[in-house]
Amino acid sequence: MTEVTDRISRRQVDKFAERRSQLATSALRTLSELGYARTSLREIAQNSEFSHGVLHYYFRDKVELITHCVRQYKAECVTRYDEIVVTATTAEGLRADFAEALATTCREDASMHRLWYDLRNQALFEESFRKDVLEIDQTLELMIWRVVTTYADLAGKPLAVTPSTAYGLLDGLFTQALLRHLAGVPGATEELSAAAHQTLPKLLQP
Amino acid sequence: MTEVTDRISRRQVDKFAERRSQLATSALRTLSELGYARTSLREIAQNSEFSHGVLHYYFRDKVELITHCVRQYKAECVTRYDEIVVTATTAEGLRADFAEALATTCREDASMHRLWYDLRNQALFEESFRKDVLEIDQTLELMIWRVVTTYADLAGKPLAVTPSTAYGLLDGLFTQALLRHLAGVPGATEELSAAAHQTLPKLLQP
DNA sequence: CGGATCTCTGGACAGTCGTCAAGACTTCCT
DNA sequence: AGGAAGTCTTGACGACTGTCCAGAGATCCG
Repeated sequence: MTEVTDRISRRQVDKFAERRSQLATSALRTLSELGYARTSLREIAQNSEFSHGVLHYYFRDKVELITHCVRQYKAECVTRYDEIVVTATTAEGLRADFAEALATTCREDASMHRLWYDLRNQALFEESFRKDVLEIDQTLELMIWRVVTTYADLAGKPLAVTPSTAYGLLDGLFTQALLRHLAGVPGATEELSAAAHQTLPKLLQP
Repeated sequence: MTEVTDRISRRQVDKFAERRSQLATSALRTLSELGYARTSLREIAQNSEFSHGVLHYYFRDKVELITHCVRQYKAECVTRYDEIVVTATTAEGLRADFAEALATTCREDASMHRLWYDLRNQALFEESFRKDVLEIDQTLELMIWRVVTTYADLAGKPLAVTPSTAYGLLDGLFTQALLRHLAGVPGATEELSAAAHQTLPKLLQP
């Protein structure tokens, strides 16, 4: 008896979660295209296969929807450069691969990243976003830290910066390149690659 | 005849420009408090001593108002660290002063800076903001470059990074510290000071 | 003073927004 | 089959948005 209802309710819960995720994906697509300020629930619904009312069936309000989107987005980011870390055999190889991967991400995932920066900025104003944003930021910092520590190990030199400094520095390069790339400045992503390539060794002790 | 009308019209033009500036100041205060997404013209007017209709007497539309605000904001930024550059006599002194000034700015001008990052982010989505944002960004890059080149001169070593890399790196540290500071993370600005202090020498050739 | 020009107010407008609820449709179990 | 539960659509609501405009008030001139 309880087994059956459990199975049912679990299936329903799964379906519920699945649809939430599906709607969040539509929302992320819309948000990355329009930005937080110009994205409405009706617009999100129009970019999905449902009507606008359904959003309030799966999400309490707009904040919960956006929050769910942010959490879902996070899952994509975490492992972005892990393969590079795992397959790296030399410091020089890792350095080149990472620099190139940054540039590629900036080129091909520009819309998603401008959304991340947009939401991170909303957290500067709206308190309700801060917890999730800081959590993602921490995850990204750890992701960069995995790259940097592996690089240091392979180079056989100790690191000269803290995790947050390493992340802040590289994130600054990325932000700048993203702006220029989206503004149509030629060579923006190549310069990002070069700058990252140039910066990595500076994080090590001389 | 023409002299008189010229004088009059010039005075009117000055008065016109003065009121524009006054309204832009109110707008900047409101924007820095609420962020771009939540700032309306009525809210701006309410934070000034005029009614909402007057905004369309002095500005064609919302975009022109915001653009004017951004330009006006720029004037404040340009010379922010110039005094430090001028009065510096040793590399170590400049390094300490600049690191401390960054932290102070982050602490005391947090609202204005989150607005800058907000508007810079809007430029990632809205093409009409890009020209002004890129122009300001260039100005900030030059400001940082003045600091960094002076530091290199005083240290007697050549620089190892491009202007845009130097700006990107330091701006990244600042952005990160701003988020943590506004989120109430204790010691965020102190860590910014330490990180900048630690980073400056890495911009020089070994 | 009186008329012209500049400045400002306050209301109206057409849209859009987030939210909600009534009801139709679907799915599932007994 | 039939009812219960879950899912989705549609239309409505009040509030808010940017924009415009008629007209009041202020200022300046001859």
